Amino acid sequence: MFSFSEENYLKAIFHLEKKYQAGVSTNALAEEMETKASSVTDMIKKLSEKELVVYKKYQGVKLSELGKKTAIQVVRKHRLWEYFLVEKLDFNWDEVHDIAEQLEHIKSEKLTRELDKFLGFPKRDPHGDPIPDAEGNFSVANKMLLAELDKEEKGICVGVKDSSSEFLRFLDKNNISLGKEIKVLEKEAFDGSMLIVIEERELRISQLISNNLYIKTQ
Amino acid sequence: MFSFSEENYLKAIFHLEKKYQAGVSTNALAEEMETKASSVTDMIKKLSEKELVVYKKYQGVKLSELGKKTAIQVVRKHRLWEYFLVEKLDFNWDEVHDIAEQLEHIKSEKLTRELDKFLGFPKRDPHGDPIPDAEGNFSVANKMLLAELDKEEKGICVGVKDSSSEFLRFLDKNNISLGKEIKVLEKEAFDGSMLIVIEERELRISQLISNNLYIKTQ
DNA sequence: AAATAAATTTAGACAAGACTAAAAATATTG
DNA sequence: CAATATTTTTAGTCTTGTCTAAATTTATTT
Repeated sequence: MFSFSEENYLKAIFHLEKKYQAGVSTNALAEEMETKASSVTDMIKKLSEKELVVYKKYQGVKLSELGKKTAIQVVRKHRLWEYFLVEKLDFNWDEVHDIAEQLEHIKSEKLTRELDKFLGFPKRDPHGDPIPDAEGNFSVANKMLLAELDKEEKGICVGVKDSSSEFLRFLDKNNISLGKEIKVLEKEAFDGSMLIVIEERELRISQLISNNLYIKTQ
Repeated sequence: MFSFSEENYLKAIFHLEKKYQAGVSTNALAEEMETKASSVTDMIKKLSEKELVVYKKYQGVKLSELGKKTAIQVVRKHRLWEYFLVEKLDFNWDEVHDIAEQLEHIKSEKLTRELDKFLGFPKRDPHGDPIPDAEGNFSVANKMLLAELDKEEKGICVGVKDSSSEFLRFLDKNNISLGKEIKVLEKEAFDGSMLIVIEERELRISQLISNNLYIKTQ
């Protein structure tokens, strides 16, 4: 079994890998964990010795298969508990994160399975994030608005919110269609516009557009 | 807020105080916590500095008001979670202890209150032990058979299981009646008989007797 | 009441996980 | 491509909670 701290690092790396496929940097991890880079280096070494991550000095870190499996179980528990708190205990969806941060470390496979069953095997947590099953499989995609993506994140175009012919015509004209991968290069805080890359072409789109385009991640 | 370890020590002292009203010895605590006496001394000093316990060297330890309040909240959470696991997640009553040992340390007053409400404010956990309310009050007594008491424990006589006139006549003859305090001095493993003290008189009773006399503790 | 036994505390060490300050490696820039 | 800046790692320290071994205090015997 792994410590709370180890599990938190694995979870953080899991989330950051979406943004940094090439490897998660020490500094990025330090910021995510709200700790110092030297502490991160220390912990990465320990995780590396336990074969939870693949690590080469100065080259960033990636999860091993075991590390990924472990991280997904923590994410699963976190999201199941959030669902429990909102659906059964009448919490608001914005109050549950800190409590789920504690509950996600409870060690009992049977508890997780029984909780999942009790909740009716929910597919998404109260924030809309997908809940993996006991085998670690995400049965639903992490569908979200393009506007919600951060810089450097990417996803596959899966639908539109505004289905007016004007909007669809705009998409057509710019060669944006279902199934294509979109990566966010820059986000302009001032007006919410973003610079994206689709099929190797760069394109700047307004917030009105990104707010009406569904993409899936993971 | 207190650490898991601190909370576990407080809980152990709380339980041992029933047996050792004069003060819980270092060795008794070490045995209960499955650790070494020197570790116990170290921790007691820390708890004493935080005014959770009253401690004089070589004299054993007692909970302060704050310590008792904290210990009762941990016991409350432990028993509520046990109830949840058995009643909602279909665990057997003998499987829940280890998981409740983890869940009892989750820090959120609101969670505890909402869980209590969700469960319908249960008064006893699956083992029959009373669950204190949010203010730390035990609304039901810890009723049990005299035979279940350990050496040095005591309780108040509150009822009989066998209500035959033969049994009642026996009790009458030995001056055992409702409301009187009974303390166990010795228990004989061989035949289950015990030496008790009631109104300053010592009395040896067979297991047949102790198995039919209800007492309450706390 | 002195001698022995048992319980308790002290002293010093260790592992986990974090920190600061300094050194080393990598990136960036003129 | 050398100089500077940034990132990352190392070295040494600290806290929490634990341990062993030794010293001290209290309890029990003869």
